Amino acid sequence: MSNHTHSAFCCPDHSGAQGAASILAQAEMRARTMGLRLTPVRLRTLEMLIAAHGAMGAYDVLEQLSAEGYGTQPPVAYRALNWLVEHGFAHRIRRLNAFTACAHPAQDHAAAFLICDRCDSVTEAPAGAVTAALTEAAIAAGFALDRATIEAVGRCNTCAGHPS
Amino acid sequence: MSNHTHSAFCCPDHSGAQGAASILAQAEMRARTMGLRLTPVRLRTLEMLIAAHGAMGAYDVLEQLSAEGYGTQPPVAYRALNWLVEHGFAHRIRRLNAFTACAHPAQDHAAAFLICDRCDSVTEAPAGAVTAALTEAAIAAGFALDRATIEAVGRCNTCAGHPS
DNA sequence: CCTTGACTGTTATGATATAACGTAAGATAG
DNA sequence: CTATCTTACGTTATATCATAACAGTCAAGG
Ligand SMILES: [Zn+2]
Ligand SMILES: [Zn+2]
Ligand SMILES: [Zn+2]
Ligand SMILES: [Zn+2]
Repeated sequence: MSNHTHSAFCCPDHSGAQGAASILAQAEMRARTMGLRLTPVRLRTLEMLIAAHGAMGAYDVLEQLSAEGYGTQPPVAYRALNWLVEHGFAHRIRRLNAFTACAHPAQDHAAAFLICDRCDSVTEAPAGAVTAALTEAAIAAGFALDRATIEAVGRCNTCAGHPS
Repeated sequence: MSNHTHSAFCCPDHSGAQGAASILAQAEMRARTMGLRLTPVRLRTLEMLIAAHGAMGAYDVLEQLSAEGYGTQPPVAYRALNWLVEHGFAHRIRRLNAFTACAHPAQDHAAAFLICDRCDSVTEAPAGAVTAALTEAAIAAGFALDRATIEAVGRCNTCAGHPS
């Protein structure tokens, strides 16, 4: 999974050391202010996700963690990843069975994900309006919405116009 | 998966023999007019999904198919299910790793799914407005949207107000 | 007839995810 | 400072979900 390489331009969110550092800084700040324990495994996992561009499968994460001396078994990766997702540092991309760093860990936000079907890049887009519309639809159906998964598939800016 | 039983009121879409028969009729009509081959395995699979209320996992489907004398191996179920999804007779619910019959197979439509986190019921809701908002967000990000997965998690009408 | 393509079935394997349990490190209370 | 409680980490083992690859069937069309 996510064994592709794509242009940095695919991922405005994570582009450049500066973007990555900024995301990481926001995340660490948030962990501190909220009293969340961003332990070494969790931190390394988050760093990996940020560096990855696009999404990483749990077993990709595990492989790296294992190579760095952490645990070698799936629960190690899944625990770190699930914790990051639960606390808003990462998102799960269900279509790809993968995970991606949150691009805006400082703020609470509803996110939609734009998944390129050519290069597998994943972009986090603000989804306030989308969520509002979904809430409407839910209310109309007598459904009390708690949270939602919104994943779009199509062509990213970079891949648009290419064949296949 | 989907080894629960829930009230018929959970599923307005599929409720009663009449709703189910109607969905099936619409589907058969559509298959005929579009020249799609709704073969026995596919038909049985669709009937099962319609009867199931909520979503069925591929292996649930396989078990039933197998019991009815069809193939006994996973590809049998996955092929039927994927075909139904590709041709608009069913939808895949990624959050549940499961499949559900389309409630409106007669028309092309963008759908959102309302998944109850208490009873696992799945309701198909019209998602025109949601998709419009998502398209907006995609355009703003320079992304050419092809299709989307929209899944909401919360409490269905029937389960609302219950504890746990 | 005989090819062609769509469909069904099989075996085998790959990929994703969690249950259950023991140990260690941190926080809290006495 | 220690006993205790809790959280986190690591392991083994297993469950669950999904596909690759190939063989047999059958109907349509030359
Ligand atoms: Zn985010
Ligand atoms: Zn792309
Ligand atoms: Zn539908
Ligand atoms: Zn419910």
